[in-house]
Parts: sequence; structure tokens; C-alpha cells
Amino acid sequence: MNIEEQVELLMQGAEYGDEELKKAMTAELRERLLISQKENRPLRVYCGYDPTSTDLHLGHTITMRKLRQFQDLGHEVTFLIGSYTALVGDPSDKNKARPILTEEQVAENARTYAEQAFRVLDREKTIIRYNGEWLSKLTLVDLIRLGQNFTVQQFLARENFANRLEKNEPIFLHETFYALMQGYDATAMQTDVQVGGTDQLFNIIVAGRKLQEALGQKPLVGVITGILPGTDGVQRMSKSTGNIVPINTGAEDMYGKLMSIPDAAMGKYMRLATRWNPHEIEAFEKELESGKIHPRDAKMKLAFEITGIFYGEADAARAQDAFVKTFQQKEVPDEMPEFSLQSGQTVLDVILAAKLAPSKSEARRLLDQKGVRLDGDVLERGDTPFPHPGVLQVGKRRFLRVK
RNA sequence: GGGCAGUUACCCAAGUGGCCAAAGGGGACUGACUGUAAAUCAGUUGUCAGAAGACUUCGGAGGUUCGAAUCCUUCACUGCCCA
Repeated sequence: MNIEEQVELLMQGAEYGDEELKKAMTAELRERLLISQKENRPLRVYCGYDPTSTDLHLGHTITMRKLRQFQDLGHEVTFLIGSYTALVGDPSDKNKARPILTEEQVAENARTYAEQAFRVLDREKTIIRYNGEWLSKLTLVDLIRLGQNFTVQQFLARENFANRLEKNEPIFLHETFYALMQGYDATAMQTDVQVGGTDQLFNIIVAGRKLQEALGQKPLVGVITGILPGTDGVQRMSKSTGNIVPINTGAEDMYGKLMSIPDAAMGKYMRLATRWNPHEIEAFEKELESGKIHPRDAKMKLAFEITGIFYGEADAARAQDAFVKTFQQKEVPDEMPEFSLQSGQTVLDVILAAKLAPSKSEARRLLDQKGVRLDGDVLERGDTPFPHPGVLQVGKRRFLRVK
């Protein structure tokens, strides 16, 4: 791959919210890649992760995908665990301050976090570090010196602080430390390139670069990945919005969730979550536009690709198969939980006992809405004894083999 | 430290004594249709009861009242203004 193609790939899906900044970063990246090639020295690339939760979703992995691209091009990638920054809680893109975690929680989370990350990253080529390594050594004097590089106004100008100020929501003093700490990470590792989401723009472009300059280092290139919309296709994927594609709930679930994204969101998913390069995506979109490829089939290909990244091709194929059978041919899936019918149990009892609905009222509602079927026939009543063994379907997706 | 405002269901948000299990929006769920768990349309969305109905819920705890999400006291948390 020549340098120009590399730049194109590495900037795929990047968003800066400002054309000038994007141009500047693209130019700096090109320059660094050229130097790297000439000096035969890999670039030092990192992205920091705060192990504030253990359940990763697809949105968490887009920066990992970006790191992987650097890895595949032979650069040195550090998976930085924000063991210390997590103690502060990143105020970025939050309308509320994050809860502060204990050191034990952070350590525990970090382990599971890294484990899941290796489904995207190349384990052999990844350096794992903890920023407590250097942050724990900073003294109060050091912190004061770092603080001298910034003004309160710079922080207040940040969108998320400005928003909170506007809405009369609290901004805690310790939240301002976060950017300083993250900026210090960049200097401690003598970073060439830092990857992060748009919510990290300030931390990377302002804090990181500025501190590096102050300490006599060449300011890093920030690769700011765009936002991956959730399954609703509009809002950013996040747990609190409830629109996530979890990466740990099985191939079938992932495949299905991906098939539920709106057609319009496919472009973002291709650019941010797949292994496809810019040319492949362009060609793919052309086929889609010209009608050569059906949107449904396009989405299936996309779902297959992403599921394959996390579970391998074999499992992705099985998931696709199950999806086609269940939703396109409306067949009953091969595998489903089983339930042994006990004498005297009513339809409601079975639904509840098998946890197909959270409460009796909910189960009744499903019955009323004709959402409960036994071997394909709609069950109208819930208070009657369970008719006969068979396949019980609740809604479109929940199946139970009653014996 | 003083004054004022706020805390409502998964989230946002209306409600200022009975007509409130609580408007509206988002999300979620179900059905129809389809190209798919896209889009669109319709419906549902506290718990229990076959139903009539009963019970629990509006930051926590007490109280006033025949009756409280709504009034009072107090505690906790948050914001604003003043110091």
C-alpha cells in the first residue's frame, strides 16, 4: 500500500467537525508516515480506555479497529488502560459527571476490557500499559505546572462544559484534571499518533498537543474517529440510550441486532466497524445505489462481516443461517431453550416460569396482542392449561421448546 | 454562612388537594404490511386479579386532611444569587 492509500485508510471514518483541522491532521499524518518510512521507525500510536464498565459494545470497538489498521501497517500500538484517569471520570460527552470508581473496580474492569479488545486487536502486537504508571508519580507541584498551560476559559469553551453551564448542571473541579492527565499520558509515551472518538477532540487536540509542545516534543497527530450510531441509526450508540450492539452476547444476537439498523446507517457502519478499505466500500455503495445489490442483501453482508470479526466466519455463517430461517422464511430455529411441562401449568405459568415475560401483566398483554403462538397457532387465553407440548413462540424472537 | 428554585415511571418532561397509575415525547414491546428485527401504519407500555376491582409508586422520613405527586415539618442531593 502506498503512503497515499495508507492515509486514506487511516483517515477513513475520521471526523473533526472542522475542515481545516481535518486537512491539517491529514497533512501531518502523511508527513509522519513518510518520516516513519524513511527512518524505518514505526509510529507510536495509542488510544486510552477508561475501564468504567465491562460490557463493551460495538461503539467501543471503533477506535480499536483504527488501532488495528495501524498495527497491520506495522506501527507500534499501545492499548492504554486509564487506571488513573478512570478514578477521575472523563467529563467528555456526558451531561452528568461520571461516578468515581475505586481502584479495585478499575483493576477488575481492566482485565475483562482488554480480553474483549483482543477480538479486534492483534494480541501479539499490542502493548498494554496503565497510566497509573506515570500519573501516580506526579506531585502536586507537577500538577500545578501542567495547569499553567491552560486557562479556565479554554475549558469553559468546551462544548460539553458549556452545555452544562448553560443548563445549570454541575461541573466539578476534578473533572478539569482529566484533560491534563490525558495530555500527560501523551507526553509520557512520546506519542506520535493518538486515536480517539469525537468526544476526545479536546483532550487530544488541545490538551495532548499543547503539553507535548510545552515539554519540547513534537505534537501528536490526532485521529478522531466518527460516531457510530446505535441500532436506531440516529443517536450515538450508548448503553443509556439502549441502542447498543453488545459484543459479548453471541453471534446470533449480534447478527440480528445489526440487521435491525436502518438502511441509512449502513455507510457509517461500513466505515467504522468493518475491515473493508475505502475502495471496497465505495464500490459496494455504488452497487447499492444502482440497484445492483438489494439493501437487505447489503445489510446481510455487513452483518456477516462484523459478526465474523468477533466470532469468526463459521459462527457468523451459522448466525446468518438462523436469521434467514427465522425471519425470512419464518421457520422455527434449530436451537432454543427447553422447558419441561409440569402438570397443571397454565399458558401464563409457562411463559412466566421460562422468563419469556417479566410479569404476568406483561404476559397477558402479549396474549392480548396475539403475540403468543404454539406450533404456529395463536394462543388467545393464558389462564387455560397448557394445551400440548410443542414450540412456544412469544413475540418474534423468543422461542421455547415445551416438552 | 444567608436567600431562592428544583428532585415525577427506563430516559426527558407535564401535573400544584379529589376527575392521577399520573399528559406529551423518546425508547422498548406487539400486530399489520414488507425488502429485514429497514421504512410506514395501528396498538401496548406499574403490579395482582378472568372481570368488576384491589394494591404499590411521584428524592427519604414524619405530619395535616374524609382524601396528597400536589399542603406542612424535617433530612439528603443539585442549581442559581449574595457573602
